[in-house]
Amino acid sequence: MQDKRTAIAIVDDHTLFRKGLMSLLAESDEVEILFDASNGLELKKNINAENLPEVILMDINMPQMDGYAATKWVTKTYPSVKVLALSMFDEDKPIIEMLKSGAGGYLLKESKTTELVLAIKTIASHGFYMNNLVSGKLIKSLQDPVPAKSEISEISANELKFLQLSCSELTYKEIADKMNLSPHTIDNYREALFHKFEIRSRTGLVLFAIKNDLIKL
Amino acid sequence: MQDKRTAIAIVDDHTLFRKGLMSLLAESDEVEILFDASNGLELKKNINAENLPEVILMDINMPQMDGYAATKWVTKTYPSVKVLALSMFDEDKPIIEMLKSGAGGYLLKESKTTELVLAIKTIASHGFYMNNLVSGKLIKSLQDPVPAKSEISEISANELKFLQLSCSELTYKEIADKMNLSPHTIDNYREALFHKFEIRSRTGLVLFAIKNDLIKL
DNA sequence: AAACAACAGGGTAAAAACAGCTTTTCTTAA
DNA sequence: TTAAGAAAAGCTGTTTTTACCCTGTTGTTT
Repeated sequence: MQDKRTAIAIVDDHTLFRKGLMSLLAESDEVEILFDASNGLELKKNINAENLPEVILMDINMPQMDGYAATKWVTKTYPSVKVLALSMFDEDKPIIEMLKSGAGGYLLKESKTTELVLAIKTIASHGFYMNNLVSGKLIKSLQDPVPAKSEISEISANELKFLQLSCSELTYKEIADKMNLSPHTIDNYREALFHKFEIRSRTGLVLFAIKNDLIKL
Repeated sequence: MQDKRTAIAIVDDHTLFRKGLMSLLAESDEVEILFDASNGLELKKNINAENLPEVILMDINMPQMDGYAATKWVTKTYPSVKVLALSMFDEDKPIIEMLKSGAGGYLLKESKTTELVLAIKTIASHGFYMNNLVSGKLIKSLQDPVPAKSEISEISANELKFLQLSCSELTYKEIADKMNLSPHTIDNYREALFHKFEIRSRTGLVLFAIKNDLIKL
């Protein structure tokens, strides 16, 4: 396992983190950093089929092209490249989403250096890195067979706009004015959303929008 | 300015970031890292009056004792120590809060290494480091003379419970039942909150609770 | 005794929730 | 090209909930 360094790339929008990690890993003789990028788009530009990294350390929240999209793209375009997600969040959603997107492992930024190096080596040789975080969420996602919950994508453009305007102290009548629509049409949107997402009140509408990140506070 | 290295400490709960930053700054001959800590509590343990850092790089979100509390404590206990806030967020609230807590500057984690070193040197010699982020927010906070907004602490225990229950699809009548009170009493709470915080609808109540972190999603 | 806060009541008008039905507009497939 | 169907927009109602007003009781503080 010690015959050569593992070639990696780092994708993270926080320059200080990225450069810090590069400096840290440069000290190790286990890995070799080919390049770094501040988001998925930059990764697409910098990655080179002639000199592919074995493992990419991938952040999730990034401008322009985030970790989910970047992981999907890279695992599809270069199937030999493994992705190790590196994030601050230990919540279910990002972990499961990153694994679904094609990541072979998930590590928290609060991990120790030794664990990071171990994860890189493991993922390079076996294709995945299993830790408590990942195995726990995997089991959970198996037990919880994706509630078949109505998808947010089932919302039309107008319904979305209505939903966003509902998260204010405007009355439905005022919302109708703002959207240049009849109050009755607004009422149709309201009912459609109520049925689709099992909501019974305007308060429920607001809560739904917030939980699904459909509005910004 | 080159007669000696600037002594610093790093406080951040993400080990990989912290260690990475240490490795990065170790390459520079401008700074010397005395110690690091993963949160405010650890900082309190590790800091030593005999060998104080000149500048502390301080994260905001940390377990046990966050950046606000840690900055307040350290600037009060050791007035000679300067704090440079280091965060991912470029929003108003954390910036202004950290400056109020005693930080002499605020830098984003997406900054470049050179800017970090410059900020450390500047804050060590002048006590503060001014960049567009900081100056802009400072001006804004001056123009916006803290809206004299009614304090959240003016909420009674029952009003708070009512407010939290309002963030659901329960009707006021059902909330009254849950709290073993008359619907009229609930109506009094509602009116009191409406007047105190200039709210005109139940939706406003929900939005207020969320913005002020009075409920957990 | 006055002032205050918490609780409780009646009444009213507006807004929200719910139901059922018609018209317009846009696909799409015969 | 048009007939059929679906989706979006619109309308008429009714009931329930919310928002707002003012009054009154009780118990505590000053």
